[in-house]
Amino acid sequence: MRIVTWNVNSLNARLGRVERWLEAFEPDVLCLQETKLSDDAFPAMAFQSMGYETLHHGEGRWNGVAILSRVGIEDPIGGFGDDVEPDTDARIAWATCGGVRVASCYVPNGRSLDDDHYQYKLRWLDRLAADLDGQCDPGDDVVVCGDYNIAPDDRDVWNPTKLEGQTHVSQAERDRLTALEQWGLVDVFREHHDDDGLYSWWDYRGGAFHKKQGMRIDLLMTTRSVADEARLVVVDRNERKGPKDDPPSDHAPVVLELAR
DNA sequence: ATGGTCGTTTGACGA
Repeated sequence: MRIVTWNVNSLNARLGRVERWLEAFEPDVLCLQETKLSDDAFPAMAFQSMGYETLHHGEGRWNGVAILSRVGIEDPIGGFGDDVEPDTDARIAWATCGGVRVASCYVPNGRSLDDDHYQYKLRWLDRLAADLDGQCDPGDDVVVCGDYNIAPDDRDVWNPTKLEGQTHVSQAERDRLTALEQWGLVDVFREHHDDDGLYSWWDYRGGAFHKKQGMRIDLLMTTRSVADEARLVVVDRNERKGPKDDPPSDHAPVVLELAR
């Protein structure tokens, strides 16, 4: 079973690439972030014809998350599953796919540490932890994946010194990630790779990809039972390449293959 | 060299 997370930075702009990628890699579950579509505009038929059921939660111009599954979609939720007032942004969707409770998350960017958006990011992560605890047990098969906009440690950024005092690497954000780990989630990519320099996102500007200047901010956080079944966890960095007339997302897909 | 590019859009703004 293959479960994948990919921030596509507009599904309209990326649909051809996503379809070709699905053909080539045949994931069972594909979690998308930043579709930038309303639910009406989501191309459900295109994916259905390839054998995928879909769940999309979007608002239009910004954000938007989706789950594509060829192993079923049960108990779908667009947004948080708690009964608190709806989030202002479309940043999370839940579904059970082939017995695994899956969340596709687009964590707020934060912009800068003195920005209100950073406080929203921290609150959002607290709400994610509470929502997870409300729906799931650490003994369940759970994958909370997506664009976390957090680099878990200094191995996950190309220049830790340069990024000091910025969002994505601050202690408060990393503490939120630690809280998820204390609940029972595992950064499954890190269980399989110790090296630094293994990124999932590279800025479009300044040739960052070719200079190997990126961050690992797209994470598959799984419960122990799922992590123990992991055969392979890889970033498909080839997908970050491409010509100007068929441009890549600034994020690459992160693939988890389970022995089931 | 202190910017640099995309995608939303047609003027900035977000990442």
